[in-house]
Amino acid sequence: MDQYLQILKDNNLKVTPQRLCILKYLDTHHTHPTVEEIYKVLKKKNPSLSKTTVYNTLEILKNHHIIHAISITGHEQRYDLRKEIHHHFLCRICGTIQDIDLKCPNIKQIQNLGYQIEEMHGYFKGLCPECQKNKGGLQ
Amino acid sequence: MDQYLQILKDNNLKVTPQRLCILKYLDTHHTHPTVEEIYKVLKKKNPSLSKTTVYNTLEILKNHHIIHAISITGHEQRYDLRKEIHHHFLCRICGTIQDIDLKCPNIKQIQNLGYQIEEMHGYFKGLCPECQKNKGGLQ
DNA sequence: GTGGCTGCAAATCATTTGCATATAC
DNA sequence: GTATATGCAAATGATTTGCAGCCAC
Repeated sequence: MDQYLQILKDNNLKVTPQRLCILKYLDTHHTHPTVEEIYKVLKKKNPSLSKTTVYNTLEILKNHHIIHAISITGHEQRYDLRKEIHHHFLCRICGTIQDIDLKCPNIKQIQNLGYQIEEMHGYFKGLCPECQKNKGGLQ
Repeated sequence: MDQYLQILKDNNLKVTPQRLCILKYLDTHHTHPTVEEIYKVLKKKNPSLSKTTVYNTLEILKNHHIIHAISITGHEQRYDLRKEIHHHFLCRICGTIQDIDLKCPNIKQIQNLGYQIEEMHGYFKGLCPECQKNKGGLQ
């Protein structure tokens, strides 16, 4: 838990049990959870937790660039603690969101046009390798 | 208007004045409008138009791959008629969404991992060339 | 001690649903 | 004539807001 405490202190954020457990949850569950998922799971151990606090905490962590929001599904935000730049794949069958490591060498082209890029999201949708395999087996 | 009629007929869709004017609007306004924007503008000339019809029509056009939905802002869908694969840039200052032409030669890498890509969205956020220029002038 | 955090309830906003009427073909 | 589209109102679901009390520092 010390590592999460340190993250908060390094960012001059007050340390509260809610913030610690939300940070821990994101660090140990790389499933790109929704607010609802985080809330439901953490409420079990911490029954007084409110959804507002989950929203507030995620907003603050996002503003301090500790976490990132992704909007790949189009109807809800999902959250991600991983630091390195990466992209995401949403599987149409199993619904999981998987990290995609991909570098695009042509980004410079759009910077040369005068665009100053502060955020970059690559969203891919289709069939993940696992579901692709299973589908093949049925044919 | 014949071109829009043709698009509907080619897709075995019934031709209604609502569908024609929504198609025309998307074809002549490349601003990636929201449902609200489309509804507000078209309701002026067609007062009986309902927002439900705008939603229904956009859904059907999307399912027939005549238009695409983009979710770059994270809190609403926006629509786009352009056919060629392209990406989008959202400017933090002026709020416009601009088309980005960019090819990533490394896509094959993730296909080689077994991902079957059916959709691909590149969302960039930051300052567009215009706002970047204006910002420079103030310094 | 105090300002910021938490948690509840109510409000908001985009989108969806149910259904009666109207219209394309 | 019939199946489908339209348009209204109500429902839903994610997120935001207002505010009173609590807690970290």
